[in-house]
Amino acid sequence: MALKNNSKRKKQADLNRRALIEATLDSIVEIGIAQTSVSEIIKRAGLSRGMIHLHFGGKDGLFVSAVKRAGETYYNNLNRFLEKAGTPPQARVAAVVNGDLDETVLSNRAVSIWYAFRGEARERKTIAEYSDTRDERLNTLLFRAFREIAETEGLDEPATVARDATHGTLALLEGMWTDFLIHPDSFDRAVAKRIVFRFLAAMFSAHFDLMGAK
Amino acid sequence: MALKNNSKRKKQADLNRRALIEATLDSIVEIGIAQTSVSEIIKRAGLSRGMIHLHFGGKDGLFVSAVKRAGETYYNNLNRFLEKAGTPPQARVAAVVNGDLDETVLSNRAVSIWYAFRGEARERKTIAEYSDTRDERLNTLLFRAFREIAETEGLDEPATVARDATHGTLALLEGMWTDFLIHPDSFDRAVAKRIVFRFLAAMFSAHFDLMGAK
Amino acid sequence: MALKNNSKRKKQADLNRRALIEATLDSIVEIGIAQTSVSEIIKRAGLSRGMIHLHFGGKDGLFVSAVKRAGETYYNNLNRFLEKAGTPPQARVAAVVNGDLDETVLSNRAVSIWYAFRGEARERKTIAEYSDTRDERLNTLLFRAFREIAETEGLDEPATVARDATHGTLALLEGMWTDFLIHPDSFDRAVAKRIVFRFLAAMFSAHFDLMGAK
Amino acid sequence: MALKNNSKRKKQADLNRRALIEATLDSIVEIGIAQTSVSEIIKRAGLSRGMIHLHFGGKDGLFVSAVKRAGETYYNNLNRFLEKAGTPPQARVAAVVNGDLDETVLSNRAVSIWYAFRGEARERKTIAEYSDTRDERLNTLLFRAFREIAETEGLDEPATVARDATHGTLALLEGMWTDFLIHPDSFDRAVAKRIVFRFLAAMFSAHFDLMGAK
DNA sequence: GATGAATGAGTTTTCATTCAT
DNA sequence: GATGAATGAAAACTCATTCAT
Repeated sequence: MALKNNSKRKKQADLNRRALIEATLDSIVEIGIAQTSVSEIIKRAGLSRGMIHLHFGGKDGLFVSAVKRAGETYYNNLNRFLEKAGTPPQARVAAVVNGDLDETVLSNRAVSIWYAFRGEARERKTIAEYSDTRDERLNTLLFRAFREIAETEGLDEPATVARDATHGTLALLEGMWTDFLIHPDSFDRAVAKRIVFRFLAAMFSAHFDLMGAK
Repeated sequence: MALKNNSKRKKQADLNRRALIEATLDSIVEIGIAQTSVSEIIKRAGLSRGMIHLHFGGKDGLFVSAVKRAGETYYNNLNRFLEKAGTPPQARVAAVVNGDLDETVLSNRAVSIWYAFRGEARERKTIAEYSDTRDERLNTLLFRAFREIAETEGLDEPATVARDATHGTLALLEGMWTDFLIHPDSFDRAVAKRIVFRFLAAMFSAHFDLMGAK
Repeated sequence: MALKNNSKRKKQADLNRRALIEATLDSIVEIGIAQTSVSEIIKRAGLSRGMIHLHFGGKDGLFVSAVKRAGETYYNNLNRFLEKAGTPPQARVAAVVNGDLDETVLSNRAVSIWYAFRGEARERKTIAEYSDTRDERLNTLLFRAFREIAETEGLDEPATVARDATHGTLALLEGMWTDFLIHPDSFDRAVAKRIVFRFLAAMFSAHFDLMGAK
Repeated sequence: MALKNNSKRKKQADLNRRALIEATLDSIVEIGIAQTSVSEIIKRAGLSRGMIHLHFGGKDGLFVSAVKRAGETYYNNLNRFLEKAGTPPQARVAAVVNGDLDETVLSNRAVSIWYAFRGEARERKTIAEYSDTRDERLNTLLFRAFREIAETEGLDEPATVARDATHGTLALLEGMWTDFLIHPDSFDRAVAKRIVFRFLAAMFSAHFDLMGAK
C-alpha cells in the first residue's frame, strides 16, 4: 500500500524491516517465543539494536508486524491452490482443504508461529486481531461454495447446512493443525485430508468422496 | 506416590504445593504466561519465594506440575459426563462431545491455560507431554465406541472408519476450542455441538442426529 | 558577531538556529530538562536531527546557546522597566524590584528554565557561567543607586551599606523566585514586592515606603 | 518511625538502604544528578544492582528517599542551633539565620543536592513535596518569634509585619544559598549573615544589630 | 546546508535462583 | 520446612552522535 520512495536509503530501510521480521519468525520457530529476545533477533538479522525501536517502536511493535507478515504468508500460500482450482464449488472447497494441509502451508514453521502467538493472544489484543488466519475471507469463500452445493443437492435449509459445513470444515482444519503441533512425528497429511473428505463426503455425497484428498 | 505422613507439617506442605499450582494457573489465565513470574505467583499464593524451589525445584518444575494439574482437571470434569452416560457406544460418544464443549470443561480458564502451555510446548518437552488432553485415553474410548457403531451399521472396513471418525471428532473438538479462544464473545456452544453432531449424523445416520447436542 | 550574509540560505539557517533554541526552552519548561532529548527538540522544531550538530556542534552546545538566549530574554524584559524609570536612584531600584517580580519576567517559563539549568550548573561550567542572571550589570546598577541613596541619607560607611543593600536586594529577589518555583499556586507577587520594599524602607526610610510596589 | 525488627537480616537490610541513599547523594554532589546512574550508585555503595529495585522499587523511589533524607539532615543540623538558642525570640531568629548559613548546614554538599532536586521538582511532584526545606516548621517558628518582637516593639499591625519579616528572612536565606551555588569561591558567610542581620536590624532596631552574626 | 536511517554504548528494570537465618 | 533479602545476568529500551545521500 505504502508509496515506495525509490531512494536507496528508503529501499535499504525496507529491507532491514523485513530482515528483522524474518529473524523474529525464525527465532520463534527455532527457540520459541519466550527465548526470542531483542538480542537474539538482531544477532540473527545482523542488524543493530536500535533499529527495532527505530522501525517498530519496540519489541511489541515488531511482534505485531511479525504476526501480520505470518498471516500474509499463509494467505499467499493458500491462494496458489485457489488459483489453480477453477470455479466449481467442490473444487474450491477441495482447494482450501488440500491447500491448508499441504506441506507448503501446514509446516513446522507455520504451526510454531501460530501457536506461539496464540499463547499471547488473550492478553495482547493486537496479536489476537491477526492470529485468526481462518478468518472472514475463508469463511465467506467456503460458505458460498457450500450453499451452492447444498442447493444442488436439494437439502433442507441449505443456508444453515452451509454455515455448519463451513464452521465444521474450518474447525476440522484447525484441529488437524493442533494435531500436527502436538504429534509432529506421527502426523500424516494423507490421513488428515482423508478424514476431512470423509466428513465432506458424509454431508454432501454427490459432490465429495475420499478421492478428493490430493 | 509417597505414602502420606499424616503429620501436620506434611499436610501443610501439601496445601502449599496446591496453593502454588492454583496461583500459577490463576496468573496464567489472568495476565498470561509471559507475565507469570515467580513474584506474581507467590504474591497470589501468599507464600514465600523459596517455597517454589523447595517443592518444585524451580519455576519450570512448578509449571510442569501445573500442566499436570490442568490435565487432571480436564479429565475429572469430562468424567462426570462419561459416568452418567452408561454403556451404549453412541451415548459414550455423545458424552465426550457434550462434555468437552460444556461450560464446565471448555471455559475461559481452560482455554487460556491450554493455549498458553502449547505456545511453549515446542521448546519444552515436559510441557508438550502433558499438553495433549485429548490423548490416548480419549482416543481409545472413542475408537471402541465408533468401531462398535461402524460394525452395527455394517460399514466396510469398520476399523478404518472408526479410526477416522475418532481422529475427526477429536480434531473437530480441538477446532471448536480454538474458535472459543479467538472469538470468546461470539462463540456459541449449542452451534458447536450441533456441528459435531451433524458430522456424526452424516457418518453414522442410524446412531446420531442433531438432537444429540445437549 | 559575524557579518550577516544576506543570502536566503543564511537567513534560513539563522531561523533554524532560533527555532531549535526555542524548542529546547519550550521542552525544558513543559517536560523538564531530563526529558528534553534531541528527538523531543527536533519534533518540536520540526527540523532535522543533524541540524543540532550542524549549528551547535551537539546537544551541549545547543543547551549553552539556550541559556544565553534565556539570559538575554531576562535582560530585555527587565530593561523595559529600567527605560521607563528615569534617573532618580530610588526609581532605578524600584524598577529592578518591580520588574524582576513582574509577570513578564518572573514567569512559570523563566523559573522552570533557570532552575533546570542551575541543577546542571555545578557540573557544567559553561552553563554556570550563564546561569547567573543577576550578574555584574545588575550588581553595578544597584550599587550605584544605593550608594547615592546612602550618601543622601547621610549614613556611615555608605559604600558598605550600599554593597550590603545590593547583595540583600538581589538575594531577596532570588529567594522570591525560589518561592515561586516551589509554591507556584500560592505565590503572590504583590506580597513579594511589599516585602522587598519593607526591607528597603527599613534601610532607607527617606527613599522607600511600602507604596513603591507596583 | 518504623518498628525495628531486631533480627540481623533486617538490620543489615536497613544499613543497605541507608548506604544506597548516601551513595546517591554523594554521586549527585560529585558528578551531578544527570550522571547519577544506577550503575554509579551501586559502584559507590558496593551493593548489588537488584537492591535498588528491592528496597525502593526503582531509581525514582530511591531518589525520593534521598530527598527525604537530605531534608532530615538539614533539619537535624539546624536543630543543633535552635537547641542552644534558648527562649528569647531574637535568639531563636538568630539561631535560624546563623544556623542556615553555617558551614555545617550551607555546605557544598547541601547546595548541590537541593539545586539538583529542584531542577526536577517541576515535573516530579514527589520530589517537589520534599524539596522545600524552609517549610511550615521554620515558617511557624519564625512567625511566632517575629510577632512577639513586633508586639514588644509596639509596631502597627504586628501580625502583618511578622508575616512579612518571616517571608523576607526565608527569602533572603534562600537567596544566599543561590549565591553560594553560583559563586562558591567568592561566597563569604560572614557577609551573608551581616546582610541578613542588617535587614533584621533595620526592621526591629531594638532587637537586632550587626553583632548578631556569629 | 540539510536530512534522517543507522549505530551501539549505556541506561533502567526484571527476575529466577540462592542461602543465611 | 520456611523465609525473604540478596544477587547479577540478561532483558528491553534510550539516545547523542554519525554519515551517506
